[in-house]
Amino acid sequence: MLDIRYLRDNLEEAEARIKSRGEGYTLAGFRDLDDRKRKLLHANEALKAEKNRLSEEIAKVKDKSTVQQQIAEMRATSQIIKQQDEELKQLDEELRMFLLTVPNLPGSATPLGSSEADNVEVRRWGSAPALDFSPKPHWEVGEALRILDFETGAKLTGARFTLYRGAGARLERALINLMLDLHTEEHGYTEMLPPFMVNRESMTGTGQLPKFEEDLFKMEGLDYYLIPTAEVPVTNIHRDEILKGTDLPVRYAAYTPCFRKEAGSYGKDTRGLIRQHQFNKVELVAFCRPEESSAELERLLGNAEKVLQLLCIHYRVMALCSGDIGFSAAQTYDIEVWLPGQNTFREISSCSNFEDFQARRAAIRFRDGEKKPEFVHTINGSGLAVGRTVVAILENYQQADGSVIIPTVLRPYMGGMERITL
RNA sequence: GGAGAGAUGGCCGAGUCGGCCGAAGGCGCUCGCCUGCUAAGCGAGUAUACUGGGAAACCGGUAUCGAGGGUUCGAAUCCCUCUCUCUCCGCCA
Repeated sequence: MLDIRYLRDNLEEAEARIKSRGEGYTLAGFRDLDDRKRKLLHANEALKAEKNRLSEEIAKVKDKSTVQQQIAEMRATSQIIKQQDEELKQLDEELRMFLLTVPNLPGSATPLGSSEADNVEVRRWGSAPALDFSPKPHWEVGEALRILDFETGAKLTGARFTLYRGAGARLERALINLMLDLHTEEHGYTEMLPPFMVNRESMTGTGQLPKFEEDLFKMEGLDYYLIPTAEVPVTNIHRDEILKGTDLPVRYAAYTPCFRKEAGSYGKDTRGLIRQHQFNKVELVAFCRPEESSAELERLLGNAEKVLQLLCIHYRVMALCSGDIGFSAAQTYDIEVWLPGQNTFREISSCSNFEDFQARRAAIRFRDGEKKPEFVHTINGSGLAVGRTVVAILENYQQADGSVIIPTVLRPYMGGMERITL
């Protein structure tokens, strides 16, 4: 949510910055709505002040029969106030919904551009494995080793669900543990295990609602949603709270499964693990002071990169352009991992600075001493998407004989296993 | 699922027959004093949002005692609905 006072004072500038996202967002209608609301609010409050004043006077009078006239007047005034309250509530709700559907302003560090093609490569790490055979996509590798079973996943549930078997299941679990241990023991994050379903307020706090309801799985008959990312429950841990300035930055790491409808991606990435309705992810979330959020994003990005470095897998970091960043983000880096089986880089992590956009929606603030509370900045990113990391391992570490070497760092988590064979 | 109890400021906790209650008191915290250090003691201050005025310090208005509605000139206090927490019983991983 944008600062309503910023909008009042800088509507044209805000509109221009939002236009750089390319989508058809508009701030038209804001001025009129805001003016009407404030006008009514003033009238309403003046009337209430009068009511309060008179009620106090009536209270002081012992003999109520002498103030029957005033009581009758106040009865009428109360009716007017009630009507105004009703109108005000509607205007407030209208204004709130308007503000909740306006995306964040792209930050100054975000390159301008209209699509994915305008994203800027920041750096590359490592190099593609030298394979002296034609590498296979992970679904072929995984199926041949009988560690990924797409057919049974589909039988159990439907398309975009997968059953991991044996060493495959172990590999997924090993990665989760490796990532959590790394981030908690080396990078200073506190581990959290949140609920996998959240309510509407939490979804609104991080920006999934009200605009993106169609991407979410909702429980029937309940206002509970399956989380599309741990970002939602973990960020909302501090919803409606005022943190101590001295406690910042606050850093949390959480493993959760993630559930996404993937509406509108029919036909895309239909094979393999890349696009599932359910996938595992270790998420990093940070709350910090506004002036520290740029550095915190770089730090968090580095923490996520570290996973791939430990696994010795080639990747690149992309700075997303204004046309490609998400609704709530001001700035985003994607980490794209090299997939030799598909001869391409694929997103394995997305790290964003939301500045005060989520903090304002979720009312997450901090306070230094006796000063006024201020909104924190929130930063989060995948550290990493686990399923896609399995993909990367299967494709990068596949051997000519169809086996897959297990990266050295992972072996302690795999019971010492060095290679997955049939 | 059945029965009951409760929800007040950072925390604990008072609030009688509705008005002088943004709310006693305590703890905590901040500042000052005192003190050889620590502890104790003394004094003052200590919610948030919106809004009007002001360069600012600050001053005024409105709202908020779980949420929403009702009664009333007036509700933390009365009534209704919901949510959550706790206790007991049943069931259950």
